[in-house]
Amino acid sequence: MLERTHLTIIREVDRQGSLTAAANVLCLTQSALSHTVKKMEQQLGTAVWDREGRKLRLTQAGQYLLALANRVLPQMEHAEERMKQYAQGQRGTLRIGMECHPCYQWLLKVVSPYLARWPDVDVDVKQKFQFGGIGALFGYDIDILVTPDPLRKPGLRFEPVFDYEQVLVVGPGHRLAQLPFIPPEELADEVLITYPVEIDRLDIYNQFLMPANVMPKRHKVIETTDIMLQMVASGRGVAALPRWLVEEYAGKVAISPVRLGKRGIAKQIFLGVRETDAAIDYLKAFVELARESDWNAAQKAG
Amino acid sequence: MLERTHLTIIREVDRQGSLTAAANVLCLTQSALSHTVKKMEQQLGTAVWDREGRKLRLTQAGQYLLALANRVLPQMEHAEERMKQYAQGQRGTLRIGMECHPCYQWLLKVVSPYLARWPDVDVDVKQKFQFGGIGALFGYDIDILVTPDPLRKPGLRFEPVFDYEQVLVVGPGHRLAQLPFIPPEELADEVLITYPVEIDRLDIYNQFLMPANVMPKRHKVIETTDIMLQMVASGRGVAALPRWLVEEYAGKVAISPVRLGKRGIAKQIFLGVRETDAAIDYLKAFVELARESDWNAAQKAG
DNA sequence: TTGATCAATTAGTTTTCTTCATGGACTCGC
DNA sequence: GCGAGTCCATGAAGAAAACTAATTGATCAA
Repeated sequence: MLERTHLTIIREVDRQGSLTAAANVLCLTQSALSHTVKKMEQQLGTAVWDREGRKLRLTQAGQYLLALANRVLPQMEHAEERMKQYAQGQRGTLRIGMECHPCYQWLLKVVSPYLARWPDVDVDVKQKFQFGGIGALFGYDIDILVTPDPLRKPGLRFEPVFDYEQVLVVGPGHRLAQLPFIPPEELADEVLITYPVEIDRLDIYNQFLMPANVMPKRHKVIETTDIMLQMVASGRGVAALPRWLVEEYAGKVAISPVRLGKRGIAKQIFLGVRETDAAIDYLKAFVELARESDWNAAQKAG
Repeated sequence: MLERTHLTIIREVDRQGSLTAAANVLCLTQSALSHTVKKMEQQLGTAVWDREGRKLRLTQAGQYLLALANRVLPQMEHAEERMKQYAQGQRGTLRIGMECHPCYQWLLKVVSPYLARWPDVDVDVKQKFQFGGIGALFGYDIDILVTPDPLRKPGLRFEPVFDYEQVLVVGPGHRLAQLPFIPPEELADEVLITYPVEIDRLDIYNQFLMPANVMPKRHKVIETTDIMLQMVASGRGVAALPRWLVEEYAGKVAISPVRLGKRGIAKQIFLGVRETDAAIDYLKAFVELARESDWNAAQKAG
């Protein structure tokens, strides 16, 4: 039988590079590991490692098992965490996945009232996914996905929770600041600052520049919103961000929003959950809170 | 530590309804199970079952573990299968998932040359998915998905392998049989026969009838292609199927194809694989075989 | 060549698992 | 309401497994 221990060993040997090192990490003697490994390979009928000199290299079978370990062990580890939480009377951990940078700013505002209302639920936010947000949902790495790209697929349920307008942010006294809206061509002479994301996932490209066949003069990439806005404020370039986010920062940094195109770029944030989980109370509560939050309502009114 | 055994036990107790019955299935004594269960609950710190009288009912924690078991154990079992296959020098099993009825007919034609060319690979076809085809791909229940609905998502790769035209099938001497093409309104007086699938996944509805706001006189649902075509041949109704499929049956059953709308309904079949797997030789070979098969080429030429 | 490092092996010990035997608790039918 | 039949829990003892210590042989780098 393929046991959890076996997968743990395979993963740890891969991480550490040697049996001995793995044994130390796993709090076992090298001998114990060697025995277990031998027995495992006997039972499976296949070698898991090729012994080349004293180096170990995974066989094809071993690689398969490593992949299995990397997707199954995290689930078991998370299950153990949950059991501990159950034991303490806690409800669980809400694992939220984020697929868009500005979503993060929005999320912060929803999370704090949620934490207050659900003291026995922890919140964990993840932003990197091997197989994308959808994959993370299907793979039980997260419980809720915050994304601008929903997906009608069996097994998943997406719900819009927040509407906003994507606008151009410009510095003080910028030549575009006074316009009622900006036509795409105007950006041909500008330096565009964006988050480090593939171009075809940036709305300003695929909904604004690309259709008009315009490219900005230069394209800079910056990780954090704060730095990005300071760059904009200091006249180093322009950026595209949600209007509410710009308005929020407008007090602290000298920036102003301008509509992109005559009609503006309308966006929505969606929450996605697994259908199986849709009934879980603390999960449902999060979606509802997100949808009905006062802040959100005020946003729509304003 | 949460072990594989524990998950197996939880799953089996759930299946059998009692510890004793589960013990028999698992080739253990009732006592052994009872001990293991007790220890497990001690280690986890939570009860997994509520004891109501002598009945067991899963606690919330237990339900969580059962869900975990149901998604993790199949993967481990499949891994063991693969190890056996590796041991025998076999390559592996290609698990193909099907999301559309006529895809199945197409698949049959690709599978047989594939089996001949890859004697050390088994093929397994699945058609029911708890979380849809995409979920099955992400969840490692299948390795290849055959579908008319591709999906650009990180972690997955879709490739078109086959173009065809969806046509209306009518019986001999049917009033519509001689038309060069059929306008949607003509179907208002017809009985439409389809596979048992949600309406919004039927092309004839969402690409043909719905846009014209037409509904058929009646809608019958039939599982199998053969029976469906016999119904059509005997004048009980009309159906929408791939042209190549109709032409293939035309020798055996008295039916004929008619174009749907002036331009016809163009369809494609896609193969989807996990990006991680895209390099696996026998998997890649299947995609290539599917794409380049003589039959497919002949189809395009004709 | 030498010292260091790593995996494999043997033998002995410790821990874990399983069974057997038994008792209490619940259910069903009479 | 009483007994037969089930079902789960438990304690003790034996069987099986996993682990350790010590050692060996191989490989690698200086």
